[in-house]
Amino acid sequence: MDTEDFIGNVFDADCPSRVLFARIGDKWATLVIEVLADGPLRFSELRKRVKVVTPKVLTHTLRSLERDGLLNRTVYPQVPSRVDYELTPLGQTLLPPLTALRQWAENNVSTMLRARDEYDEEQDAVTLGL
Amino acid sequence: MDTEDFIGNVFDADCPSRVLFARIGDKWATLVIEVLADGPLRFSELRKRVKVVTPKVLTHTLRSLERDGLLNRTVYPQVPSRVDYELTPLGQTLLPPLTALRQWAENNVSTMLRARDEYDEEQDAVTLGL
DNA sequence: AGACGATAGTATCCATTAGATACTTGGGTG
DNA sequence: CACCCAAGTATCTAATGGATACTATCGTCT
Repeated sequence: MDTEDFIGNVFDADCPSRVLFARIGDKWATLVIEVLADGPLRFSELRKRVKVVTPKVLTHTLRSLERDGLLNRTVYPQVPSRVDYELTPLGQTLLPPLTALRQWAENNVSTMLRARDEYDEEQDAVTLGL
Repeated sequence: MDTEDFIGNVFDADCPSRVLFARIGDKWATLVIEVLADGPLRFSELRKRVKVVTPKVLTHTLRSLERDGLLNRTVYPQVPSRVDYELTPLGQTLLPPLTALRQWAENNVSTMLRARDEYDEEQDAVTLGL
């Protein structure tokens, strides 16, 4: 199999790698995983730390991460009720690559934002007919 | 500043790191960047390799990546027209962390999909009242 | 006993984004 | 003159995200 085929497979709609990019394409999922890096948190704590996410969307994100075996949901039958979310071993293995991405962000996002400003200024100039 | 504050900042809605997660939260953006790793491609080639993306969505993805300074768009005034897209140096620096993620996917997605199947079976059992 | 409070969600409605499909533009070729 | 390609744009609909309000449970307070 040559390089062309390999690339073709990796970016094919059926390729398993696509699953991962769909997974991190869930805007909140990556943030939830990173915020759980240091240990379990309950629902209300997650809401406080991952700002600003509505309960509906957070619930959906947590359920789908649970479904994919990346975190566990534990209900303690007490009042007021308490539910803990914590990374599974599989979920923890996602942390190093996500941390690498976050470090990239810390190093380069300002450059990216500057590029964005310049681009927008150019577009404004074009729109004004200059 | 203690750990709490640090975590609070990183996951704050105003934190620049959030920009990156919004960026890779664009489902197609990561795929486009990786597919451009080996050199420039024209629009129609991108469509073929990143399956299956509609032209509207691909155009939007490319424009926003250009805006963020991650790739350059070059128009060659010939017929039929030709437009090349290629990563900028900044865009290239994103490749190592993205490749790390893709390797994670290649190693772990099958485990994730298995967890997903099991979860769905459990849910079916619950729904059927077992 | 009845109101109140905390936690972990649902429910509802609206806005934004993604996707499918068809159309456009422009010049070269038969 | 009709047709072709490449690189999009336009239009309409489906899916997703977000704001806001509501519910369920049970213990505590008055």
